[in-house]
Amino acid sequence: MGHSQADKAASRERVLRIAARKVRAEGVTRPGVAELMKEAGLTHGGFYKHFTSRDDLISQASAVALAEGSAKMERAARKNEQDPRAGLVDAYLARQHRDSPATGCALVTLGADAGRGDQHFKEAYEKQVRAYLDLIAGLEGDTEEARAEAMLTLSALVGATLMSRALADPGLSDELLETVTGQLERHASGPLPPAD
Amino acid sequence: MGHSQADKAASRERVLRIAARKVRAEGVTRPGVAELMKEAGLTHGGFYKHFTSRDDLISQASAVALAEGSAKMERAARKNEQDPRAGLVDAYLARQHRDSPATGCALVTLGADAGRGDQHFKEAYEKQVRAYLDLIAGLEGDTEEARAEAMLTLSALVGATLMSRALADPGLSDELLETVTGQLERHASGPLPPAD
DNA sequence: TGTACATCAGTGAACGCGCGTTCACTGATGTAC
DNA sequence: TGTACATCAGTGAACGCGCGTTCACTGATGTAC
Repeated sequence: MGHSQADKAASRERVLRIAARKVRAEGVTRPGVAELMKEAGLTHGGFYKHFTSRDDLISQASAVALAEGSAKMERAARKNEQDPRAGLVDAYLARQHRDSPATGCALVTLGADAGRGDQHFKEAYEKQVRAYLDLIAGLEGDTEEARAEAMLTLSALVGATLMSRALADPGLSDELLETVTGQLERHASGPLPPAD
Repeated sequence: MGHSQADKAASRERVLRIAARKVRAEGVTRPGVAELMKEAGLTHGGFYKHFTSRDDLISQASAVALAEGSAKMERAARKNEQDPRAGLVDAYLARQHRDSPATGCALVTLGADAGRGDQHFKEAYEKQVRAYLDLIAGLEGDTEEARAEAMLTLSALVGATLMSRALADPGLSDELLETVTGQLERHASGPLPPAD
């Protein structure tokens, strides 16, 4: 309830984070100013003390959503110390990720919106794509083959997650996630066949 | 300008097709009733002679978009008679497809919307997913391995297309499409390594 | 340390525009005789 | 085959609601002396 400078920064931060979640859950067109402010415990009038327009907020929120989502995934991936790529695949294609788009990777939820978006939006999107590619190619470093593999892997992760959320049959959705996980693990060591 | 029964059916059809394109290009929240009617050469007032509400139209248009897009892709795929799977990969990851979302496969453009949509929407989406899987698994028929491969392939097609449209750097976008094409062709004959 | 004053985060009413929806009307279509 | 009449696709004005934005106001914060 205070009005201090620190409170202002906290309010702004709160609105931005809420918007970042909402944007992933509902797309960039949905969340309204009044609704967002209310969830932040404020009234709509004060909105313009923090952002110049709704577009301004949504633009910033989209960037935050992209950064948050991939940071979270990267953390999950690195829990598997020997093989972050495998860790990423498991975390990305987990049911938990499928079932919580609001806090998940925004490459999936904001892909179509970014495709229709302005240059700024696309740059924020691209930054995350590059981060994922680096993470996946990982220790194999800069070989062309590792990069190519990483592109296939990331594409499959994003596509499988997108579709898994849009299927009516939960069984097919589960199967898709599990199968793609299996396929990607098989190809883990590059296009050459695994020993077993 | 006539008012015959045939004209009515044609008008309805026209509005529906325009909506199907718009929905892919702009998402399900964007296209407005007046705008759609205008593009169909009509005024907005007559809209409710054809549809009970905007939601009704958008719902039908989404189903049409999904059906149209995958029918078009299937046709392109079958031009390669020996190997429809390879034909599909080439057509799907073509720049031409990336650059024309309005007439392309709606698994990409409507994925996020379907994920947030109702059961009906998800069923329409799922139907197309199954059609693609059948097409890709193709002659290899019903082996579990072919089905698994098909899921990986479709996921990669959808994910790569989604991302390729959302990147700021056209070079990276091109590279993504070309690389994933190459990777998928390599894995064409299943998880076992190609001879060369 | 206390007091007077300026600043400004937050409030809530009001505005205005866009858009989905309704409605009275028109005139071509198509049917009844 | 022609004529009178009913139907109904399409028109365009009007309505009403939601929502982004504005604005006058309040009261806590923080600074000047």
